[in-house]
Amino acid sequence: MAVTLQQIAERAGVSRGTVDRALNNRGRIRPEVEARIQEIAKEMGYQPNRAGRAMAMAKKKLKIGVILQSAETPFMRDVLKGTEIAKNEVESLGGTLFIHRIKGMDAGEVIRVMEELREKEFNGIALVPSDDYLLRQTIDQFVDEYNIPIVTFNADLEDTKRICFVGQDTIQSGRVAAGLLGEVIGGQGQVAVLSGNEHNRALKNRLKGFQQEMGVSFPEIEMLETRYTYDDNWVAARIMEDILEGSPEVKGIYMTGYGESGVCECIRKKGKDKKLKVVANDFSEESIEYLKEGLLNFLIGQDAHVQGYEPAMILFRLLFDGMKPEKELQYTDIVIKTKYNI
Amino acid sequence: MAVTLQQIAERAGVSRGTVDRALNNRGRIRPEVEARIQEIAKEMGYQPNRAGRAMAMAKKKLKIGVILQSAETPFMRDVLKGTEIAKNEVESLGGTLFIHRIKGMDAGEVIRVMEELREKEFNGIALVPSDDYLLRQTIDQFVDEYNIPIVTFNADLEDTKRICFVGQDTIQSGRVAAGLLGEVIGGQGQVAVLSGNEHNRALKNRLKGFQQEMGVSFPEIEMLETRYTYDDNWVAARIMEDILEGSPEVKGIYMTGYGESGVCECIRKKGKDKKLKVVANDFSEESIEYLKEGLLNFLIGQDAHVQGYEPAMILFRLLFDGMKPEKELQYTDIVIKTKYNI
DNA sequence: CTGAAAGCGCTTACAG
DNA sequence: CTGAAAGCGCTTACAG
Repeated sequence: MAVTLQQIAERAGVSRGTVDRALNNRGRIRPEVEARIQEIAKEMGYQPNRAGRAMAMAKKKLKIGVILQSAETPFMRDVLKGTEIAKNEVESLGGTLFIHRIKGMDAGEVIRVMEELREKEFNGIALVPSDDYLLRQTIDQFVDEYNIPIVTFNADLEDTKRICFVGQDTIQSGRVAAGLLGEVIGGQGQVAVLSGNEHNRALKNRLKGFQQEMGVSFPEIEMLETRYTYDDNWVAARIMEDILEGSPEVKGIYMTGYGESGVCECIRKKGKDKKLKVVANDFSEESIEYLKEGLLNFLIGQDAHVQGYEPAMILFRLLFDGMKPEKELQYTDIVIKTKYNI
Repeated sequence: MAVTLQQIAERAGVSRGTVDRALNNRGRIRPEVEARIQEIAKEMGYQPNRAGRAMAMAKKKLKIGVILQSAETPFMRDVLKGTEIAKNEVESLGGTLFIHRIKGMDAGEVIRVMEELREKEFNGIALVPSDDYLLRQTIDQFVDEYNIPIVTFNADLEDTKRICFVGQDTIQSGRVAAGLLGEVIGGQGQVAVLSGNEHNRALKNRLKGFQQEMGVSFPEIEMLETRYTYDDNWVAARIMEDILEGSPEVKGIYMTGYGESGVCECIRKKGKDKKLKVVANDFSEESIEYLKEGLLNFLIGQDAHVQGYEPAMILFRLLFDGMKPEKELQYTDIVIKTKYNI
């Protein structure tokens, strides 16, 4: 039978309200009394009852907002499922969780929605940021001025006052790719990297991690010059043709971004499907199909569920239980999928 | 603002108690009234408030027991962490979660603890079974006679009345191993399988999945005769020596069970560490060390956290919310780890 | 078959 | 600085 406030109150010879003040640092209490009560509570192993707290808080209506960008992509749809579960949990405990989906990337819209949520007195916001000066400012303003905690997820904005970030360690993701590709082509020969574009920080990091690890673990592997697909299948296919023409002996391909179907169809057309090993990112239906067919050998992914679920729950635990996030950077697992464990 | 029982009661012109009866099929209610209330609730989008329910149920004290076997192993210690989190959650909602750890495998002790929990009026039990006739009977008896739901985890007992199983799809695990090893040795040459023992069902399944997939995807790979380590490092090392002597060209090793350090140290001694690719199971500190050093190339694991957390929560959701488990077989993710994503 | 009331553990005005 | 009381949404005897 768990210890209750009432039991502590009896033991301390005070009222429930006083115990509450002592245990939750609400002030308006004599320091000696506070200390004594805290000690008794500790001794009795008091653990607050969430249900009781939830009931009492139900009057205040905790409101959490979640803002997704690129909500139309398959990955974000999986993220969204995690968020829906968080929504269920929050709402079954009497809170409100509002989800705003933005198609594509649009920092301006993120800011507009943030303002809207602030007017509606939301208590915390989780968002997928983009690298935008005004958005950085807005995040800092929300945290400092309005006292509304912000959590970033999927992508981070370093050097802002967001309380934490949930997402992939993109450098490590590149390293994992290098390890797999290096092993599977036997530690020698040529590999080509097709990156999505030059400016996206996550893709740059993947590239960096990949290059670093290749240098360290597979010094005999020759890396061709990095090419950019702009996440476009047509462009990716042309680049792939070009690579196969100029370097017919290439043994491995690493794609940091999109364009898988362009690459895979080109490989199929040229009949290189058995010889070329390809490592790509993220689990879309399409890329999973190529994985099953064997045109892609490995997919490296992020735990979409955690990315959707945790940011909202971190805010909930903070606002509801006063529990601070453990770490500023909460990296999700780097998941390796083959055709056998999808 | 979420809909409450009170609001439905007002709309229907009845009392809260009546709404409760209608929505939770408690009987003692006129069918027409019941139907009408259910309709109104649906229309208003009623979702029960967990906190309210938890508070009201607090009087009844829901008690859930979790029985672990082989609790001393590193894997089970990770499982236990998941169970501890479930314990926290259950207890913060006013329930009780009792954990019993058994060292090694002991079906008799499992049964004794089950009886004890029954006497103490526990409402549900999650357990790691072993293949034992009496245990099978006891599980069926608990479910049928005593009406105490049982969940198996880590290992399953098929054809019993346990409401569900949480754990690895062991055949699939073997397939994943085959896919990795086949790829990494380039689809040809010899591979050897070192299994833990002949009788453990999980290990047998891994072997089966491995052999099947090798046959289908890598017909050019030659499989040496399966050897048994009895999960013993010394035996494993001797077998490994023997294999290297008899088949010096062997390119890959798959271990279904324990004995990694025996195998790895033998490989190191013989200087084969760069040439031989090794796939093993489960994440112990030791095996992770070998992975980092490159003596093991891949570890295939089970999601220990889910295995510890879900069984207890499945029972809690069943007993507390009346929510039945979705599937009878809840397979955990098959996790692939390399030195880069541990 | 139905309603009124108590109570689960907590927080929060309010009164002192 | 402290206490008494109301109320959050639900379930459950109890009375009718």
